[in-house]
Amino acid sequence: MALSSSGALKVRVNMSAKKIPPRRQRILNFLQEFYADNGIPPTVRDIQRACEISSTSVVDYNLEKLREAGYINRRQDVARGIEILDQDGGPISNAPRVHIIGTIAAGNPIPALSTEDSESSREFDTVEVSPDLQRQHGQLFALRVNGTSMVDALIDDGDVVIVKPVTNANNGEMVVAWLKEENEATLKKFYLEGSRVRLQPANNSMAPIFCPAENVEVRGRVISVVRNLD
Amino acid sequence: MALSSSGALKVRVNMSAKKIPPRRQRILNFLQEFYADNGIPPTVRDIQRACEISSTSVVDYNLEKLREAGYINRRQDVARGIEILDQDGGPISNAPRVHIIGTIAAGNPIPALSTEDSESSREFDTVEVSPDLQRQHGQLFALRVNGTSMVDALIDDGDVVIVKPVTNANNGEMVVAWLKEENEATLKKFYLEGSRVRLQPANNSMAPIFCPAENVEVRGRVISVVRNLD
DNA sequence: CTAAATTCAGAACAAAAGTTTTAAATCTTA
DNA sequence: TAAGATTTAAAACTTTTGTTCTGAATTTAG
Repeated sequence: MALSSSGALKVRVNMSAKKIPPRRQRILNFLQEFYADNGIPPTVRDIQRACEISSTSVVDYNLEKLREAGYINRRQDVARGIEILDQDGGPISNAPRVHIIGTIAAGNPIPALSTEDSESSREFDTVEVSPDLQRQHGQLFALRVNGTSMVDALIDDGDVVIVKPVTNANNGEMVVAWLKEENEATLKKFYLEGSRVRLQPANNSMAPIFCPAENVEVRGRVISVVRNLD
Repeated sequence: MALSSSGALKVRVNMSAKKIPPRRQRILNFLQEFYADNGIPPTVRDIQRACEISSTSVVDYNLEKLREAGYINRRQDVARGIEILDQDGGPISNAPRVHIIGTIAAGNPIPALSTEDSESSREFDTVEVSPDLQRQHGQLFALRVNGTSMVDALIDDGDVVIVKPVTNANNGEMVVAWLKEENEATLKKFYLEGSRVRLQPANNSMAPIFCPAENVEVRGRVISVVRNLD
């Protein structure tokens, strides 16, 4: 059986914590980052180094405060025993997350993707994706589909599409296309035919859109679609 | 912004390893299980205990062999430094996985879900899901959609649906329904109306199916749909 | 069957990492 | 400002945990 790859996962809503001291916040951020990067939690001394703290006891103190506040668990006498919790108190996964940089809807512009992907992480909702996905495609972003204008691509209101940011597409690939003239974003299968572009709905029974190549701007290739019916 | 939950992830194909000694295989299985359960890799002594091995040196020896064979990485002098690799050499995530117990297609029976979900894990392809998803819904299973018979539910050929095994549904929920008379499985929105059931395609522009309640067997509720376009 | 390779055992060692203690510095607040 | 709470510091201690060493048992190959 062939090995297809990747979809996406739990949508996490950004909820910047209230009134947590800056050093403690830095520790918490480091915990998340370190775990996502390495698949294991950091040691007290890892934290000490990374957060430039003078003593392990200070780290211990702040970890204890974080535990009391429900941000983490600590397994007694266990190396790398910190368990990072999400807002519901559940353990966190180390699967990578991509930012949901906005919504895509007929008639609305597509949000620009900021090239600065560094530490400005905590401003977006995110979607969990497979490690392989990110390994294969590198940086990704996601868009939440607003409205039913994409039903011809079998994409419903509320679906989240995971997109690789590219400006060129191969024929047959599903792309995020920007129609300059119409001022409209759409998700369609892309076919370059001479000097014109055919944008074919995934549902082949529906009619394609034809337009001159100059009028089409490819913003990304759709890697995966996720629908939650909860 | 509302918090929707969960989708699914990378499809992993079952590939039972070839010719790896039983004890070593047991260690490897334990590594995966322990990491999935605890979010941290086990220590050498955890392995020793769980696999009933007499000495830590034996564990060390076998871990070294597993490393040579490319199953794991070992971070030197790092507590819990074992990194479990997948078949492509990438690090593995600790997100839970649900079994893809078969395919769903018009005219085909739905595979029965075995109640023995214990250690017979390595017989199915799996899909990564969010920890929250499993926390919220408990045991889940997945079906791969075969054919385009579900396009009216905006579900394409090859999509994977993640399903909670239930026998009763509330109105409006998307269910895996088994039509006894027609001998057919389908994914539709469920509405009980008196003694009959209305099965409504997700795409509301399409006509519903009506049938007597006795003819409809609810097999599960669809939690999430994942499409990979790779 | 014998020799070589592989695997297993037991023990001890050394480094990593969690924890504790005491005290100073800083921030709050009445 | 002064008392109290919070936070930071330094150092030492203990346990956990990775690693190594030597030799025995077992399996494999010729």
